[in-house]
Formats: sequence, C-alpha cells, structure tokens
Amino acid sequence: MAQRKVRVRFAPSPTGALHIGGVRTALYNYLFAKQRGGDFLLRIEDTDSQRFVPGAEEYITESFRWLGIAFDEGVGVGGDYGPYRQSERKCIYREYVDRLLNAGLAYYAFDTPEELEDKRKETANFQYDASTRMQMRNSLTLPAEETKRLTANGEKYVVRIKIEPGEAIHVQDLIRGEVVINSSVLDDKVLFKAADQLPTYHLANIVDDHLMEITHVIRGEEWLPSAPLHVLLYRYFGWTDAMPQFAHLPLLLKPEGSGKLSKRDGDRLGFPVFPLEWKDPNTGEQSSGYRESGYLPEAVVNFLALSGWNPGDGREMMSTGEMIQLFNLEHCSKSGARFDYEKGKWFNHQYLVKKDNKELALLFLPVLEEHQTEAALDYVEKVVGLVKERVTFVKELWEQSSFFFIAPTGYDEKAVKKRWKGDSAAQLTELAEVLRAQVPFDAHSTEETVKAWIESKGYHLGNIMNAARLALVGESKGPHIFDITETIGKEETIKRIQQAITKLS
RNA sequence: GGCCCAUUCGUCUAUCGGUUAGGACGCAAGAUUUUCAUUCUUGAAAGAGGGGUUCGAUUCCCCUAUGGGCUACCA
Repeated sequence: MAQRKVRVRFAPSPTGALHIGGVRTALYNYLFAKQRGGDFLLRIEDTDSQRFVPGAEEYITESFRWLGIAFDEGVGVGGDYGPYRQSERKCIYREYVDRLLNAGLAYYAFDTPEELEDKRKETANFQYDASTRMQMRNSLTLPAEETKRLTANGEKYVVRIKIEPGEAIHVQDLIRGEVVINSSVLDDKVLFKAADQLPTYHLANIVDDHLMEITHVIRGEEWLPSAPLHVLLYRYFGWTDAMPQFAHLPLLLKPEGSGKLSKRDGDRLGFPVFPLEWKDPNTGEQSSGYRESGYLPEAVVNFLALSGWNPGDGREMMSTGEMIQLFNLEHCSKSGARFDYEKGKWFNHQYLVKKDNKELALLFLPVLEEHQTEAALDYVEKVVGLVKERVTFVKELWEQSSFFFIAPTGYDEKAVKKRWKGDSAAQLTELAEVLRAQVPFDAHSTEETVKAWIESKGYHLGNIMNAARLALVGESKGPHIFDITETIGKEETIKRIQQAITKLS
C-alpha cells in the first residue's frame, strides 16, 4: 500500500466537560501525529441530539488551547475535509446508508423501542441478530410493498447492519496485537435513525474517518468490543485497503476502589478530573478544573502522558517536544492505570520550580489581587524566587510569602512560646541599632555584620535569629532571614522588630 | 449472564528466556539548616495461583482467580 500521510483525529461528543481520560487520548493522538509529521484533527461527534450540552464544544476547544495541544484541522480551525461537526454532515451519511441498503448489507427495522424492551424482558440475553431478526418487524420479514409503504409514510424506522454469523473477525491492534471475535456475538447495530435523520456513532465514525483519510484510530479501550463491527463496516463499503490501523488505549482507573475514573471521583477525592472548571448548564453542578486549581498546563501534559506510556529509558520530566520525539505505541501499556494524583502534584511542583521567576510572578499577580495586595512586578519576582521551592501550586505562594507584602499583625502562639525568650526584647533592641547602622543592606553584607556582632557579644545565634524571624514573619517559617531583610528593606525590617518588641514584651 | 481485554513494589512503570527484578511517586530513617520547607543519602516494598514448554521462566502456552471494558434508536 502506498505510504499515506499520517492523519489522526480526536472525536469527542459535546455532552459535557472533557474528561481527563479524553484529554490523554487526544494527547497521544497529538504526539503520534507530530512525531510522524502528520495531521491532528478535531471532529465533533454530535449525532445524539438528545445528549447535546450547550457550551461543551467551546469547553473542549478552550481546554486544548490551555494545554497547548494544537489541532491542524477541524472544528475551530478549518480544513479541506470539512465540515467537521457531524451534525453538519447530515446529508453525507444518507448516501452511504443507501449503499448498504441496496447491497443487502443493511435493512430497515420498524420495531418500536417499547417492543424491543418487551423482547429483552421476556427473552434473557436477547440480541437483535441473525438468530432473532426473522422474528422481528423489518424489511427482511415484511413484504416489499409493506416496507415501501412504511418508509414512505415517515414511519419511525431505523437501519440496521446485517451481520452474517459464524465468521471469525480479525482486528489488528497496534497495542494488543491480533484480537479475534466471532461475528455471531455481534448484534445488528443500528446505523441510522429516521427520527432525526442522523447516523449513529458507528456509521458516522467509519464514513468520516474514511472521507477524512484517517490513517490511525487511537482511542480508548472501551471501543475495542465494537472494533470488529467497524472492520466489517469497512469491508461492506469496500474500503478495506484504506482502513485505518487501530490502537486501543488502556483506561484511566479510579485512584482507589474500582472502576474507571469518573466525573464524580474528582470532588469526592479532592482533585480535578477536568482540565477546566465546568458548570453543568442543566444540573448546575460545579466541577473543579486543573487550570483553576493552579496547575501548570505543561505539568498536566507531562503527567498525563506518563500514565499509560513511558519513553522506555526511565525519563519522567519531558517537554512536549521531547515527548513528540520519544512517543510510540509500543511503549503504551496494555492494562488500565490507576490515576496517581499525588504524582501529578509532584510534577506540578517540579514544573513550578523550573519556571522562570517572571512568568511565575505574572501568574501570582491575580492571587495577590485576591488578597487585596499589590506590588511592583520585580518585587513579586524576587519574592517568588525566594519561596517557589516550598510550594506545589501557585496559590500556595501566598501562604509562603504574605509577610513580604504585609507586616505581621499577630504572632503565632506556639512560635512565641518557643522562640521569644526573656532577653529577646533587649537583644532585638540592640539588633535594630546594628541594622540601622548597616550600609549596604544586601543579604550577604547584613549577615556578616550581624553574625560578627552576635559573636562579639557572645549571644546565642539561634536565639537571636529565631526571635528576629518571629518579628519579621510572625511565625516560624520562611526563607533565609537575610533574604527577607534585603527584600523588605531596612526601614520595614527595623519597624517590624520594634513592633515585635512592643507587642511581645 | 455473554463476549473481549488485562495482571511486576501501595501507585505509575522498566525488563522483550539467563538481572542481587531497575527507576519514579508516596512512605520511613538519617544528613544539611538560625525556622519551615527544599535538597541529599539510606531503607522497607513486587512478578496473582496452578500446570506445562525449556538446560533455564517475570518473560512463551494453557487453566483458574482477580481486575477492567462492552453488551442502547449514547458516544
């Protein structure tokens, strides 16, 4: 077969917020495409008008924009294979349905949902297939004129694929190898609904993948059971030669308990399962997002890539560029991965520490604003550089640095008990004098002066430093004390020391 | 219930017949430190069970168990 340009797609349906597992699937498609110099497209599968949720499509687009995963083609981007929204491709599918109908590979079925339900109730394991279809109301059992009359009358029919039993269907999976399924266990799936004149997933998916010249279908494991049906559909259409290659990814599982990661888990266990915050327009239910929780998109991407795939050499911290180079389906695991949220946090910490102070300061500015605080950018930059190693999230920067912006209004009781000794007031009074005379006031010079003074007086270093820290910070935490004095400056330093003496004596 | 997929430390995973079964997160201990963190060092921690194949199985095959998915006029 001629070498075709790699084209992969991410095809979500707009039924709500994009699940983090979906994000991972999209990411793998993206990495795969970019590595092979191929195209990555976004197709919206909105063939179920019942489940459409307003805002979901915008949510999807915005999520990938935030994550830095760009589509080459599709909804919101455009391209030569459009439209990319299945609801807008309505007229395309009818032709293919007819093709199957005319070839005798599909048939009309008139059974109502109620009739089917009854059937399922009375017959255990009822399946609409070769063994049962001749007992149902369809174009195979009804006289031709009757079928004609019913379809012409606008009866609510459905088109089903006709699957011949007893054949072993082989699916080649890039991750799992060969999977063989007997066609007898497959049912005559509905391909098209007359009610809304729309195809179901299976038909639309195959037709679109073919028309859009998709070369690789990389999707979640939940699709593996219907892969044989898809293979059959390619055959029915005569497209076997151009059939895409399949790769079914393992699922993301709940961190604890059993089952796949679900929307509910996030807020139950205290972590987001969505890239962005989401409020369901129907239920009003609010779900947290990675972005709003203070995650860095590059950390989320790196972490997600590594649950289900590894580069093979033990590397963990990787830029998107590196992952594009290293990605391959062979190193995707076959078994489901429990979602390791703690490791996600670790990744965020790593990326946060690595991040340029100025960029970090920019991200911190809104947080400062929330606390009715403002400061010059270069001041914030300096502060951020001093405390970033101590936090996991941008938000936590405030807890670690508030004293750089606001003088302590009270003193931590425990710290006072432990650090404020009987002679602290006297010693700090002296320290204030030493500091007042200190020029220049940079951390290094100040430290030398203060240490020399302590030594000459024979004071206890720890006692002075801890008491001073209490005065400057208000509690027993924070970076190197002379970095604090340098940053807040001489006036503020002395002011805080004097205030502590007054309040704590 | 039926069908399909999977199974290495608590978790994510490396190993593609011969290893003291490696790394990372988390956990524990120690070191560093004027505080709290960070950091560094060390440690505990795994091949589901049973059969084969083989000189030799974590690795290949079968069975069992367990986990997961699918089983809609949803995707």
